[in-house]
Amino acid sequence: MSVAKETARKPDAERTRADILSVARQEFVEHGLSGARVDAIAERTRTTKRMLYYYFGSKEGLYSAVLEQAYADIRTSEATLALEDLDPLTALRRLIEFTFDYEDSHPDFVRLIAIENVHQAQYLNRLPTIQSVNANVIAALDSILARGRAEGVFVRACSAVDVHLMISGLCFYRVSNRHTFGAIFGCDLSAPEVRERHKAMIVETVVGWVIGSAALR
Amino acid sequence: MSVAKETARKPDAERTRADILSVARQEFVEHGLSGARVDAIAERTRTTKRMLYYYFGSKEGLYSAVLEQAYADIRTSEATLALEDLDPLTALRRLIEFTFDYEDSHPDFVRLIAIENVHQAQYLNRLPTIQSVNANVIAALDSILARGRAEGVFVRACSAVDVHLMISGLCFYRVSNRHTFGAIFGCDLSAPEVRERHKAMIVETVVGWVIGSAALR
DNA sequence: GTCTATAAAAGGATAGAC
DNA sequence: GTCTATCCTTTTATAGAC
Repeated sequence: MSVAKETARKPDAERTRADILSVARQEFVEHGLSGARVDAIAERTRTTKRMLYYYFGSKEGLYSAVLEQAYADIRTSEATLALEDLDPLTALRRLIEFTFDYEDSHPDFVRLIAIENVHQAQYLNRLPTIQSVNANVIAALDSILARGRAEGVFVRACSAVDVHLMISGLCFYRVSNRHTFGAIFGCDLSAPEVRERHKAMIVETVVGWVIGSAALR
Repeated sequence: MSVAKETARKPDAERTRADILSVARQEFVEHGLSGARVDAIAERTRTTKRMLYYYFGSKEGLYSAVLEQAYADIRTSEATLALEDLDPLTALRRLIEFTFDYEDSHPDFVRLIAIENVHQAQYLNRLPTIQSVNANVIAALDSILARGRAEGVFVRACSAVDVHLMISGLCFYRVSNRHTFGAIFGCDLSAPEVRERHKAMIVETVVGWVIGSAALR
């Protein structure tokens, strides 16, 4: 019986932590760092405010943990891509589609990054592991571009970081700014039919640029 | 003497309002809506906190006024473009360059829009004039696209709103997300040489897509 | 590890004189 | 229209029992 108790209790610490993180993420995403209320977070967890401070030290500590996990999550997803096995053009398309789908289906992630930018990335900059996290994306993209150029499929001379900037910009903006864009132009960027059209549009735009058709120059 | 006093005093109300708005804009941009402090704003104006409430009613009222003026400012700038006098290709290029330059040189505007999106555009939606403001951009772009297609310069079938989305996405993101992007990839998106390269890149990307070279299909 | 109660400070808003 | 002083609520954070 005591064994059952032990095994039942052990993972509780980790589960409590995960529970707090999940609720905190919602609150931060909805109200921003300053707008988020510690009491509101505590109320919606299984535990109390005291525990929240016990685990994370401060509101900022909790926010940083949320931020760190958000990046860990996207890294995990990206790891499932097997781009090396594909020809360059298909690999590029797949990478763009992945970015589009991930940001479209994780608006919370997008909003969190937007919030962190309001704070000039000061919390992200204090996370020690953050640079290595996203090095993989650039390395993968760099490899695709190199192979594509070697095969003569891609003509454009461009850096992986610049291509990534374009992909991110196009995919991120329509999620991050859908509220003001919708308010101003009276359209709903989250509608399914719009999503598919934009997905195709973004893929074609970026691929077209990287290919660098002679007709454009 | 009383006349001098009168004439010196008359514009003060307007100047005080403008002074408060300017300081408030800085504070909101720097700390977000919830993070901004009314006391901090009042301290940096020529006047007092009481006046701030006298003119704008509440913190939210002040924020809304800041938002409204930001859109009024960009509308004023856009009005100086004479796109109708140019051939479609040149007009499109000029519109893209304008958007790029405006957002690059007005990071405060970009951050304010990002903040408003965190709040799901709820304050923007309450501004009655906001829809008409940006109708002009779409109308101008629509005209360019129609003329381009009539002349056979543009082949791509696409809506003005979609093209605007692409332009905005590319121009906005590199300003709004420069902090997290820089933190993750160790680069400075605000550097002058990077700016010029990206400007050319964005123009060519969008123009290339709108032209819709047969080689891509 | 967890709960109740509370300290300590900040911040939005206003009263009331001039 | 403008200033000083201040109210009152909210909010972060912690003390101390169990």
